[in-house]
Amino acid sequence: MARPREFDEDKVLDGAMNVFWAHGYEGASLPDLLKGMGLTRGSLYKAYKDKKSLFINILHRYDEAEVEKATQLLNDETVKDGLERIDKLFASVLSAIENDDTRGCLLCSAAAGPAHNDKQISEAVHILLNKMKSGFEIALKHSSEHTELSEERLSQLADLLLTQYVGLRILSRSQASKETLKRSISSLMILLAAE
Amino acid sequence: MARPREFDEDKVLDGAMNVFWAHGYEGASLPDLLKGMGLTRGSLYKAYKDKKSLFINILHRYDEAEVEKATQLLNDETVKDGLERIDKLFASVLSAIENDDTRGCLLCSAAAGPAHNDKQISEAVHILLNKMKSGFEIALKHSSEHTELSEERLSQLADLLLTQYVGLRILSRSQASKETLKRSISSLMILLAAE
DNA sequence: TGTGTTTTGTACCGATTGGTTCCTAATGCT
DNA sequence: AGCATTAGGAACCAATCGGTACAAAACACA
Repeated sequence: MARPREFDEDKVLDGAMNVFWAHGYEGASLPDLLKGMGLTRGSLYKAYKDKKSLFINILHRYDEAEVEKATQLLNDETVKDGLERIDKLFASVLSAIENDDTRGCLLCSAAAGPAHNDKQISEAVHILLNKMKSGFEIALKHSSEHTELSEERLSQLADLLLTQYVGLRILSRSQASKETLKRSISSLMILLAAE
Repeated sequence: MARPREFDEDKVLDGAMNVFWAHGYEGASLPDLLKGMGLTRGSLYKAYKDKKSLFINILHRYDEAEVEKATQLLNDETVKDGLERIDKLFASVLSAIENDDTRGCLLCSAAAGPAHNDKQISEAVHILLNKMKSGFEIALKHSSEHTELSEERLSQLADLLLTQYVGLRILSRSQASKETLKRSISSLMILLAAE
């Protein structure tokens, strides 16, 4: 009934995600986004309203892509021991920076940045953080060492793991050394196994 | 030999610290800073070169004020048990948000933000993060439960505590619930005591 | 082949960004 | 008193910010 869109929405949104991931919310300028998405201003504002709406859109996309990957790791039934799943997740954080990917985590950067001022962003962020927490809880439930834990204690441990995850990814982005992150992760896994 | 400064440097720098603390580095605009410091542009640029130099200056001030407070807590010989010192530090993080201070930590926000792009800031940040780590190490050395630990293990644990500290303060700033932070801290202290 | 509808691209917008210029005011020293 | 030196303050700067207006282009349908 009218002119169809010329762009591939998946590619365009992936482009936006990469720009936000690399530069953060405030750090990503419109020209940055337009270049990364391969769009012009008219198309962007017609399709995605404004920068903030686009970002919240991208947060959902980051959920479907990255957060989902993480929680699937934590839910992976083919790995019997939940502790091993958690180990794998943290190992993936480590391997990112070993491949010189110091972008950290879009979600964690959003928590550190715009979530402080913007209620909408803060809410979207905490939905995803809670998803991560739930993933940790499920993994803990499948840990042979932690079968007897109360719900309360489980929730505590999951929040610890979440905090640790955020801390690691912020430190990654700050150009902390791999050794620091390695030590932090080893330490956590040892404490957790000994519990 | 010339006209003396009219402003109280301590007050002016405290003003700048508060603005950066509340808004972050990029989020703090020149007008914000000028208002918070009670200066005009001419004075600011004459005295502190530019925004980035001022920020690095303020990072040092944050060191002398806040980081120092934290490490003194961790070094406080009047508290015999090092674990108790660590507990006190994390309790202070908690009490901040219980007083509705969600500014988090200037240092941690700098790690999450400008440290990613700017080498100078990143270096200043990591000096302070290392100072925090050293504080944790010293406290651990004074923990009756951890006297027999190797240097390697000590360093691991200190990095874990550092990561936890960063994670907590980022979550604080993101408007996470007090309960989440409480659970995370409890969990860590239990694991640490059981070690 | 119109005609209506939507996308696209560009020119443009006011506001704000960090930073500079330059004149005046205020001091210490001789 | 006069001079050198520095602080203070306002006007000004180009560049960039996110966002809008609007005309041209491309399609679906009749």
